[in-house]
Parts: sequence; structure tokens; C-alpha cells
Amino acid sequence: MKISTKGRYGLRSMIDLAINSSGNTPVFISDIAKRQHLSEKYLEHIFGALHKAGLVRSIRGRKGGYLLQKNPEEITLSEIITALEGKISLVECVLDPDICPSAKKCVTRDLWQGLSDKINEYLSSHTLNDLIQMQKSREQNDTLMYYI
Amino acid sequence: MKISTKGRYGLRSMIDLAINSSGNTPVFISDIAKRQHLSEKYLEHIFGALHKAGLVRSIRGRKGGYLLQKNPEEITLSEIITALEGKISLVECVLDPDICPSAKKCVTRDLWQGLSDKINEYLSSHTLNDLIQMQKSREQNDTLMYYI
DNA sequence: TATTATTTCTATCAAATTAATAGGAAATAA
DNA sequence: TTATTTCCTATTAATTTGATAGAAATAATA
Repeated sequence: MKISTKGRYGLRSMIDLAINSSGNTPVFISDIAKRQHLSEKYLEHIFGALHKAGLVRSIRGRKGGYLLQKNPEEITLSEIITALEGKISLVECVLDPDICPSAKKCVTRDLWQGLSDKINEYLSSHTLNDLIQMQKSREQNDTLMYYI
Repeated sequence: MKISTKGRYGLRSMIDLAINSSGNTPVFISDIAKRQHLSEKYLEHIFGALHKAGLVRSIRGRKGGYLLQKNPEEITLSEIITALEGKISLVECVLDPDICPSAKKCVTRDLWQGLSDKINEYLSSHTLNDLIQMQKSREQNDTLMYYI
């Protein structure tokens, strides 16, 4: 029961993108990769998925790059993780009961269903903006420390 | 973010074991495997892990088999899943911050920490007995239907 | 218009993890 | 002594994850 690197890297990159884009100037994948210590090529895949899910806007060509498609407070963490790891369900039968003949009467399925719901609830109740604000206040605290 | 077959099969087998053991008579792995449509050999491994975690008692030799080590209401689902999948944490750095140099200031780590806690909370608040009771009442309802 | 810098797309490879099988040793009751 | 069961150790198979390579598309720039 782990979040894959796609989900982890993607979430960090979305925060990075939000913090480092000023106005309508797109951010290069290569810059995000450098700052986050990630492979540029792998990050391309990740942004492909984010783009497909409508979370980022791409500008092709020279001086192109990526921008957030929506405001950070309108992007839930559930959207980001779903874009990168697929729908959140701890077992297949939660989404698709037909794959198992005993799904209807299976008590463990109900359990996994309930837990999957909790996870969804948690990730839906937090937005990208929450993480950005946390990050910013953390950075500010670091800076402030030099003045004390 | 999925529960592995070990966790899924193991949980179902624990319910099966609890329901099908009468008194101190141990239950054969081969019988559980048949009822749950699982490979006998694979199930041996799963019971090895459950045994190691102190959740089941084994009796070796002819007419041997397995018994629950504790009462079903004393076995949390968290214990079962942890025995089969290891400690519940969505990312490694939640359990071991030293593996990442930026763990201390990482906001996504805090997020995964929070979600892992929720999952643990959920699984700790349900016991094997809860599932057994659900299962039994479900079976009874099926039977009752014949009399209507 | 030609060139260059950049993203996007597709195909593929490598590594790691998970799932399952196999064979036989050890234990024990009949 | 035999049949039955758990236990132990390898090995193989399958799946998922992580990463790479290069061609195609596109927009800025010279």
C-alpha cells in the first residue's frame, strides 16, 4: 500500500510549478527537474498525465513550458493523485464489482470500500493551495531565523 | 495504492478460520484454500506470516492445522494487514525520515503522514470480530430468505 | 525562410516487486 | 511405520514501476 513515485514526484512538481510560475510565463520541465532532483525524461511522462487530466496547460515550442490550468485552491489533491495513479481504490472490486462473483456478499470488499472512501475524503478535502501555503510559511520561517 | 493479494487473501482466510474452527480443533490450510478458492501452497506462506506475527497458533503433524491465537475481538485489522504487508505507511520517509535529506521541511511528507495516520486509525478501529459478525448476519439473511 | 529550442508522443528497456509454484524436511497422530 | 500436516528454502512467472531514446510537432528567433 504505497504511493508510487509518479504520484509523489507529480505532487511535488505541482507545488514547484505553482510557486515558480510568475503570471503567464510558463515553467520549463527541465527547471522543475533540477529543483526537485528528478529525471527530466521521467517528469515528461508525469506532466503528460497531468496535462491529459486538465490540471496543467502546456505551451509548446521555444520558451514554452507548463502553467497551472486552474487556481491552486481549485485543484484538490485527489485530482492530482487520480491523474497520476488512476482512481483511488484499494482493491479492483471496489470500482468494478463484476470482476468477482462474490463481490455482492463479500464483507472484506465493504471494508476496502469504506477505507477507500476515507482516503478519497482526505485527499478531496485538501487543495494544492493548502500545500503551497504550508511551503511558503515554512520557507519564510527559515528566512526569519537569520534575523533572530 | 493497492492492497496486495497477501493482505486480501490473508484477511479472508482469518475470517474463514474464525468461522470454521469449533473449539480447539485446528483448521487445515487445505480446507481454507478450497473454501476461499486460493492456492494451498501460496496460503502456506500467508499463514507463515500470520503465525510469525502471533495472530494464529499452529499445530503440526497429522490432524494439525491452525487456530486463532486470540479472540477475534482482540485482533484488529491493522494487526492483520501489518503482519502481511508490513507497517502501514504510504511512503517510506514517513517511517524513516533519514532516507531523505529534505524530510524535515517537506510538506508532502506531512500530507502522506496525515493520510497514513487516517488509514491506521481506520484499520485499528475495526476488529476481526466486526467482520465475522457482518459475515454471519449476512449468511443468516440468506438462509432466512428461504422461509419467506 | 532556415534554424534552434522546446514540448509531445510512442516505443522500448531495465529493475524491482509481487504472486505463485515446487520439493522436500520436520513433526505428530493413528 | 505410515499418512498427514506444517514449515522451510528455492525458484520461476507475472506485473508494475521507473527510466531512456528518438522522432514529430511547434513556436520563437535570426
